[in-house]
Amino acid sequence: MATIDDVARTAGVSTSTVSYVLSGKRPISAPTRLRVEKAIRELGYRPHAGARALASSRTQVIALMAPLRVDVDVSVIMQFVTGVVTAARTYEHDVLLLTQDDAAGLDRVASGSMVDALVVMDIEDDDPRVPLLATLRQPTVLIGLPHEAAGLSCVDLDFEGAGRLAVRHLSARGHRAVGLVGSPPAVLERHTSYAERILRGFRSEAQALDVQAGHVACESSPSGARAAVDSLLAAVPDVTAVVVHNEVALPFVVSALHDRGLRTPEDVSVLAVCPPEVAESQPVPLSSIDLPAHTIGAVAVEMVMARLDQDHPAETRLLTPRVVDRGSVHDRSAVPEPGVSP
Amino acid sequence: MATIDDVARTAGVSTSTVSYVLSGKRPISAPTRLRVEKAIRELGYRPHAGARALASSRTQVIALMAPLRVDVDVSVIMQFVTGVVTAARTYEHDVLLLTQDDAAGLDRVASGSMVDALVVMDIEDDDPRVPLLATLRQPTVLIGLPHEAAGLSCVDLDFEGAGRLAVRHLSARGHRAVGLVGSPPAVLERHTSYAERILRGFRSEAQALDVQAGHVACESSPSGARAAVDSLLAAVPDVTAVVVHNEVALPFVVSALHDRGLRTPEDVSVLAVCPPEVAESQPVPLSSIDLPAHTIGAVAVEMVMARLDQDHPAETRLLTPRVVDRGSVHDRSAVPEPGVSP
DNA sequence: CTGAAAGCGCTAACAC
DNA sequence: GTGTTAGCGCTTTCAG
Repeated sequence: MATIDDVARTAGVSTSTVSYVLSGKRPISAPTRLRVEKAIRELGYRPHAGARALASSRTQVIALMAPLRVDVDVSVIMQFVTGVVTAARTYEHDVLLLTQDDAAGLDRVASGSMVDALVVMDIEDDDPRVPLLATLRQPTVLIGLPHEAAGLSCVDLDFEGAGRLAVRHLSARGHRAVGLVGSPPAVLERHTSYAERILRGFRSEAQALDVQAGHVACESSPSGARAAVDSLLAAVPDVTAVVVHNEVALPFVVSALHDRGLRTPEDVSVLAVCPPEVAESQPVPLSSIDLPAHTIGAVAVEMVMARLDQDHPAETRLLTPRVVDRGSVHDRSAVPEPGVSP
Repeated sequence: MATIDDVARTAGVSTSTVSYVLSGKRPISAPTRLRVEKAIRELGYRPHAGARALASSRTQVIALMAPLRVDVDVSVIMQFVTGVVTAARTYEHDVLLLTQDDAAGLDRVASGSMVDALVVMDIEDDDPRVPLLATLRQPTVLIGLPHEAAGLSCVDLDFEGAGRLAVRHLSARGHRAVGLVGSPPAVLERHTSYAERILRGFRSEAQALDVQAGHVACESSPSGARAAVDSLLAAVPDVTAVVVHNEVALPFVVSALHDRGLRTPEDVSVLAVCPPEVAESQPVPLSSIDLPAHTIGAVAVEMVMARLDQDHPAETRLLTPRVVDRGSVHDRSAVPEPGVSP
């Protein structure tokens, strides 16, 4: 492998000159720049990442911890991941992927100076990784919202707002009894923040608008979906709309409703909370509150880069939810009294 | 951050001694080892990855290129990815994730000495990345089977064997007319090797066993699945079993069959080719030829590490396919003549 | 069993 | 606008 000295020699300049044409950190005359670039091309020169990291304290790598928990839809995780990777490349960074959910991995890559910054997914309300992250010298952004962010940046969809928006959207279309089919019990038990936040928003807005609201957890499986539907129908017999925040169970919830003789959207409306791709690719496309996973990943990178390059202060960014109509929410407001469907 | 010299100083030894207790590359007396370890603990010392890479030419990182192509089921990709990441940790390595499918990314991380080795997924028959990879000084293993491996290691499920096994399995159970619902046209068009290999095995075994065989490509969508089922039924009206090698379309193929009045498995048997998790989590579990994606990822890492540590020669490993019965293949061999179902 | 010291390849003062 | 050079923090001969 050619080194920077080889390049300098064949270009007839000093090593620093080569370094500076590479970094652009000082002006170089056109002729020398050209000679250097030619030498680089001829020798197929690539700076040695380790040497560069050692000298500059910059690795051009960020860590991404993407725990592949059961019950969390992998396609959603993948969206976050690609969002992060794509955005990172934009900032000349690569991504080191950690899939095991432990503080040790974060500590290893950060303390060992393998990365310039960290992005951590699937944050729980009281997440054991947060205190560690707060001690690192590299900036971190959390995807999710812990109870105590300890000075770290956070980014996520505003799930509480999404819960409210869902109820408001349905209420405005004449629905007076709505259900939320949510995350699996395991997700709730570990107090993953989004599950609790959407529920809070859902309930508070239902109360405010005097809408009857039921919530059921839902295992991410066909049988789990059937059970959830049954228990929701038992709890809220008059339910006319159901919000589903569970990508894996989503298709099964819809088919479970059908199996019980409830058509979508004539008998019961369905509003999903999921990435647009998921809502579109259902057997019948579903209206949804989009979870812009790819975007969130990209924003996480932007935030972390802003902290690195301009030591921008920490902040929390909650993306505003919006409803995308794909026809699975029925407008009942034309029907004055809940009556017999045609 | 504490450096190795800090550790040496507080332990009262030389830097090389610290280095050697860390690497274990030469014997250290118990007392000094203990003193050094204590110092390391007290200072919270972590070797600087860049410095180590510079001095040792080892980064303890491997690159994984996992192109997230449309039409390829993300959950399967994720299985490969976690297989690779988990196995890599076993060898004290981390994983740098590349998601964009280009030779440039591979060249960047390899020529820049960011990684010790590379694992490349989703190899096409005539893959443009292969010639580049062959020139790198880092060992590479391909997940998939290109036409010309150029001296690189390869690992994959034996898809040709899987195609044969599928036909043999169905034939042994009395099926004389079988279909293969395969990858999307786009996958076939880019000559992704597994799609062609399974088809070759499927056809050759059908011919050998005198079984009528039809093949249709299948877009990864509900409508694509319906279209594929229709065209298969048109081509092979008497079909009694269908092999599905398309994780995304799988549930829709099954429901399309049902919509056409064909029950599983009484009227038409279904044999999937997919990871066990996918086959199990269908609305009704499906018998399958397991695609051990996690294992393949892990084997890829083992192979690449063997080349690194023991410069083991390149080789190609094809994992033997096997059928896992989950009840979706009907045994017709008891029925002497194809007759009316009860 | 342990130490001294020469790099590894690059960046960034500091000179001119 | 360009060159010289002192590190960055580690590994690994070479000595003892």
